[in-house]
Amino acid sequence: MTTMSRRSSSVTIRDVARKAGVSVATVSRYINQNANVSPEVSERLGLVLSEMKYVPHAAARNLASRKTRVIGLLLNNLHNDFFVPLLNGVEAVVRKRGYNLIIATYHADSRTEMPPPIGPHNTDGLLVFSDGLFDEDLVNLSAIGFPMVLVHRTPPPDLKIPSVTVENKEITHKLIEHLIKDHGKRRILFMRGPVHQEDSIHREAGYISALQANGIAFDENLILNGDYERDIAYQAVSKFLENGKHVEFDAVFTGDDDAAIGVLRALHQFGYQIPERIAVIGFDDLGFAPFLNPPLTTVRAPTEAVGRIATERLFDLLDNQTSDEVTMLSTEIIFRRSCGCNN
Amino acid sequence: MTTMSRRSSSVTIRDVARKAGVSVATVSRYINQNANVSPEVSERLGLVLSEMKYVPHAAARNLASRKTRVIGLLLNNLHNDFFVPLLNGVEAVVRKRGYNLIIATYHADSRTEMPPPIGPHNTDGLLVFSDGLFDEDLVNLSAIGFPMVLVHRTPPPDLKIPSVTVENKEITHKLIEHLIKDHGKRRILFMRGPVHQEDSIHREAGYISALQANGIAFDENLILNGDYERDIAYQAVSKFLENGKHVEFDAVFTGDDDAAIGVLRALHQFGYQIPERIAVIGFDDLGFAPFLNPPLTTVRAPTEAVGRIATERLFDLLDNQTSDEVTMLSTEIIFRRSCGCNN
DNA sequence: TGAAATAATGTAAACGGTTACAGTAACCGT
DNA sequence: ACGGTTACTGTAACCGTTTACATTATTTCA
Repeated sequence: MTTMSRRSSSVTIRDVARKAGVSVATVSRYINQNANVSPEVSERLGLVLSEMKYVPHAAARNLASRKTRVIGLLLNNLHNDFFVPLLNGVEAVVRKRGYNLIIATYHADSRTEMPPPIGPHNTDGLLVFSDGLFDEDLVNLSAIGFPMVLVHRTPPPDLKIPSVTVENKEITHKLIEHLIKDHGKRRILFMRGPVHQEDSIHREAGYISALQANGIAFDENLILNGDYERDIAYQAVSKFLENGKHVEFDAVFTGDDDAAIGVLRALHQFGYQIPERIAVIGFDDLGFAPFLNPPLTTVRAPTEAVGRIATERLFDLLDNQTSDEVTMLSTEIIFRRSCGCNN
Repeated sequence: MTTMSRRSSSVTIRDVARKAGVSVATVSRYINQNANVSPEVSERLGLVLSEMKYVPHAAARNLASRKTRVIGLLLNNLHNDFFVPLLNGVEAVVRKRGYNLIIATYHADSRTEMPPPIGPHNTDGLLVFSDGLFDEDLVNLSAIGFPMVLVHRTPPPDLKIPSVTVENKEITHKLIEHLIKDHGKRRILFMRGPVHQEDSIHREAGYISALQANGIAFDENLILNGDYERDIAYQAVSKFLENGKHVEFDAVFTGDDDAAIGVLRALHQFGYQIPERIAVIGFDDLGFAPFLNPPLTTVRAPTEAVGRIATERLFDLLDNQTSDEVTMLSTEIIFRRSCGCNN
């Protein structure tokens, strides 16, 4: 019969120490392997530990060591298949290092003066995807030297935060030029992502520079907002088409593959032939892209690698304090049927 | 000039208390709103808190209160677009409750006698997806009354763990029967998911019962393993077809839409007409399904709702201790072109 | 051989919150 | 006027680890 008082039912380090006939410090050293423990004691502890099924209490450990062994991934939302490869890359590295991963969303709505749900108080470092955090928050965290890596976003002026992203502008330029030169398209609709999103901005820049380079006037009526979301893209295109007097167009560049799905649905419903009448191209080369109807011409972005590398950078920060500035992974056009090519 | 010793740089509840001229207990009560604090003090604290940008240290809080305010989601892997809607449902509820979400993978490989990365030591409750945890672990956790909800899996015998899943067998029976009766298919390949995965087992049961009900002999040569993964499914079908003497078949039921992508790629590469020569059907109705080539006939599974409901159940457990047994959400066939239907 | 370095262990003070317990002041009903 | 609530606040123990510091035994080597 034991007094339970406030004690939880689980085994503590003191229980282990008592049973093994050593001090708690020795048990701690054995577990963390950060100081010598004699072979005999080690062996004894090994047995006692597995016998008692001891698992260190994370909070106590975190409090004492001022480390959480958790890294956080901050996103604005999870509404895109794009996140599967990203999460995969992140999770693989996090697990390999024996850390845990918290994922959280944070966006304008939740910004009613709530602080971000994850940060120095519950993680050792943060992966910030795109607009997952506001500049102001970045400045604050940066000021206290909190380890962060930006993903698909470059740091605001004056902030030295490592960043991992992909090449957007040049590849988009090439892709649009392909539409113009090889398929004779001249009225190309551009479907933006979220307005301030960096990838979207660079893709738009590539789009515009390709038009200019080919003597085509920029027409702002050919810009739509798709927000990188299937449904929003679908709605946007539908509304555009419903208005019978919409401007003419012969191609659509959707900022990402997920939005491309919505665009395809809308175009199909209105009976347009793709790619004969309207060519469609995307970005990301998500797994389903080769199987869309028609197969989607798109840009292959190494998303899993982005996740992996960003996480490794973050651990570099945790280990060495050294940081590697901006990493831009290269991208590649994948020609399929939806642009008018035949394979 | 302050002595920093082991002190972290962040402001603690004691700093706040001192500045506001009250005790730490009062600050704690104000923050947690779990006891009366006079209006004057409240006002003062409100100011001081925002001025000092105080954020409670999670570990200290967890240690003292024996709550982590974190729930965990345990998966075997993240290799499927299926997880996007699931994560969405889970994350939405978790955030609404002001909790954090840890996601972790745990599978046979990592089982080299490592305990699961998340559990009672760092979460208040667990969502266990499919085979994210072994029966043995379920038994242990269940024995100490640790809050858990199973997702796409029912509890092992004798364990009372709430479970949220979808209807598999009947709907699969109907779907296969549709192939047989409406499209005259008789040699239907079934592509399994992971061998012991419950959905896969029930889908197989539905497949077999439909065959029996229609006087078609079960042929084990028509069973392939796809593991719910695009690439594995692709490899499996390719290898099957490469062997020139493979058994004849006129349809494929892939256990899920993601594997269906791999199947479609393989069939296309070998030049089969879909659905004229080979019909293909999937399961889940992922976002891309209507846009595959051809549009995929599949079963709509309310995956986001599964995530949402499972998480709500888990919070019920944390709140009331009451649990709702097995919840099975209904599913529905979505007829598209890949089975031979025309719309 | 003796001093110094090294190895193995223990003691106890943090870490930053929560909360049981106790105390004081104001209020209430008779 | 007085005992009994009620509202608010403070003191200090406690949550389960890590780790600085102290201690002792053992090895190394001039």
